[in-house]
Amino acid sequence: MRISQETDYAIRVVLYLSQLGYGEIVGAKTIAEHEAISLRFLLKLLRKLIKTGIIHSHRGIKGGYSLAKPPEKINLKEVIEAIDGPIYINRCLYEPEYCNKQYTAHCKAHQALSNVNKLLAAELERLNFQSILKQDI
Amino acid sequence: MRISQETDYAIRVVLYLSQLGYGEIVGAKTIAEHEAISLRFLLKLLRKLIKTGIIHSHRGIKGGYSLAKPPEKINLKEVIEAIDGPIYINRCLYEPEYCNKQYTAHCKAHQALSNVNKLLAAELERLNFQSILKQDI
DNA sequence: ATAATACTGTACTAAAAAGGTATAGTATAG
DNA sequence: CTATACTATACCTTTTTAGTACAGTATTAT
Repeated sequence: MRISQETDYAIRVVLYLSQLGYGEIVGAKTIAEHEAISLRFLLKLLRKLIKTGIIHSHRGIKGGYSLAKPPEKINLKEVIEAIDGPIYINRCLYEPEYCNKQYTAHCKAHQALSNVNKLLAAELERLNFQSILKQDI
Repeated sequence: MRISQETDYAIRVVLYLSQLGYGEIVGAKTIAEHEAISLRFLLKLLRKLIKTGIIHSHRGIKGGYSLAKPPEKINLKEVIEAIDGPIYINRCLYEPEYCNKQYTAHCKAHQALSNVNKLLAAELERLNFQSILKQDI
């Protein structure tokens, strides 16, 4: 019941880009150093964020990465899903063939988990990077 | 961000025992057949539920397993934690040495995730097996 | 008593997923 | 037209998860 290391990296990368501000371009090397992430691994991760429209890339000298939209328009759910795929706490909720009893829809356990899943997804969607930046800790 | 197959089994086992009723004893073989779980794997899983006080075991002929308390006193959180350990969506929340930036407490990303974690844990704790049984689907 | 049954405990193996690395290639600024 | 920095695919290693094997112990019926 946890996010992967890669997803954790992704959240921190988006948070870093949010701190720099919408539109600011920064190279992968700088991000890797600042967030203590292996460069190669980071590059792969960044491409997932590009594919889902969270960041933009800029090639050539002075190239790098920047947010594709303002921090308040980016929420935790989309960043997590960009890396890990859809949020579903129980595999059966998404891939019914994984249910060894083949009756997901009628299973009270799965029904209860489905409700928890909805609550979790809604909360992650509610949290945007502007509010995460602004929170005082 | 998902529960393991083993945890899914555990939830269904507790649900099955809840259906039979508090105190009812049933053998591992029967449970395995009813829930389509490998017997050996089930036996191992059942021992985790015993250790955490969710079920009781009875040895010898006519032995088996039964709920250690009424269904309304057993919640989803404790069953999940019996198998997977403490609920924490981000490893850093529980094992700070896993944070490659070594500043969990000051990290806004982790702070936000910590709040999500609390919400999730509270919801899982709220859901007991009596209510799961009674829900109409 | 004792045999059959059903749970206990540890150790092992296989498969899948996660994390990380390597290499060859492409677009762009200067 | 070259250095830079992103792109794409493929590979490898480690960790986790799922499942299996086997020797042992407690209990009940006979």
